[in-house]
Amino acid sequence: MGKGKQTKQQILAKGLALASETGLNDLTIGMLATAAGMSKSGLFGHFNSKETMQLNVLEYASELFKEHVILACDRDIRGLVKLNQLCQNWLNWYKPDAATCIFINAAAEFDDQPGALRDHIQATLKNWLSYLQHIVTQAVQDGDFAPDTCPQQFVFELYSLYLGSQNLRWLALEDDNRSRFQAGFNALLAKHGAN
Amino acid sequence: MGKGKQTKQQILAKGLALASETGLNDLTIGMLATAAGMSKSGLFGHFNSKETMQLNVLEYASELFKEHVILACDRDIRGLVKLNQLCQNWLNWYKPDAATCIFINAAAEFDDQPGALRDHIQATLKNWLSYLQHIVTQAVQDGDFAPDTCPQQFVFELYSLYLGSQNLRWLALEDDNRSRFQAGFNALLAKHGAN
DNA sequence: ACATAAAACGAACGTTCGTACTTTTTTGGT
DNA sequence: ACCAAAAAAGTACGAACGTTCGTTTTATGT
Repeated sequence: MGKGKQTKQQILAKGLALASETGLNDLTIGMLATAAGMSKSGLFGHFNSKETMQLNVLEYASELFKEHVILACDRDIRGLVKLNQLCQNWLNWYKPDAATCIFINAAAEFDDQPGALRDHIQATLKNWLSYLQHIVTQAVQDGDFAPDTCPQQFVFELYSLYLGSQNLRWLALEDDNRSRFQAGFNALLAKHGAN
Repeated sequence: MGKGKQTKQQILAKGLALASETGLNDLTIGMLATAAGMSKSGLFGHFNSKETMQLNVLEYASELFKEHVILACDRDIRGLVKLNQLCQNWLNWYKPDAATCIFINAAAEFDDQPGALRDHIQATLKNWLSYLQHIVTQAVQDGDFAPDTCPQQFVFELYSLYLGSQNLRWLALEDDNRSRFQAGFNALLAKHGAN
């Protein structure tokens, strides 16, 4: 890997960290350059626009997500077992404490401004939710869940719980919002007859 | 009502409409002035800072919320019946189609930047969730819900469903995300033994 | 109706941001 | 060790923003 790609990776890692705290919109070229220990124009040269810089940060996040959530599951599992592992990984896919999920954050930021960023976020989320629906469908087929389970409604409620855990964190309403998610998740499983 | 207060109300109404589409942060003084049909400095004189302008928009939204959600309920009802009405009003408290709930939106925008705005949003949300918990507690006392119902967990899941309905709207994943909320809400009620 | 205060305006400021252009430094292959 | 290419730095510009100031218009009370 040449020097260029190398520093670019460092930049993206810093960028993801910063964007997870302050949001993707407030990830300014100047501050990212400072955080990366280089000049504004030096960093700019790697992307040639702020938008592609933000896109690259999102793609970098997607790689990490796939690695830590999807590929981190045990091989040859499916259905309910897989769903359990996926959700566990989902909650912990990005470590820093103060960080909120960049996809959720970015979705809220760009849902009303059309463009490449919005399209990318939309596609990423759609893809993830479709994947979850696929796993739930598996679980129904395998008899893990009741036959009348609606995968779309199931994933909607699951996704909602994730949103709740992300959203309530900063509210400091709960000592541990993660356990709230777990309780909701368990109830969701029980409701559909998981053993 | 003097001329000042009058135009100020118009400004705030416009401000809430715009902020519900583009977010409270992107509610610029210049564009709000243009939307209100007046000059930048003329509008500025009403608030003397962008932050208090934003705060006033939030307070205006709070008034509307209280009026359309809380005070719009039938008198002398409580527990499950009241919860039903509250949630119905909650989903429809602000009409415009493309609009997302300003409190949810603002929470996502300001959760990471300390200040008067963040504090206000936090207090507003805390207050609303506490109120919901109070109603749920009533429902348990009245025998509407099973005695082992945890109001905090209940409200967490309810709030999550609301977040889900708001968040999935723009994704265009669902034809009608409102029915997803309804289905989740009904399941939540059934889970706790509502008749 | 007139005087006083409130409301609105227009122009300008300092700052921040993204971007373009030019120059210097560093890298990597021969 | 040299040289072309890549990477980084430095400087500058235009636009947008929040804010200030002085002035002009509009409203209000007597």
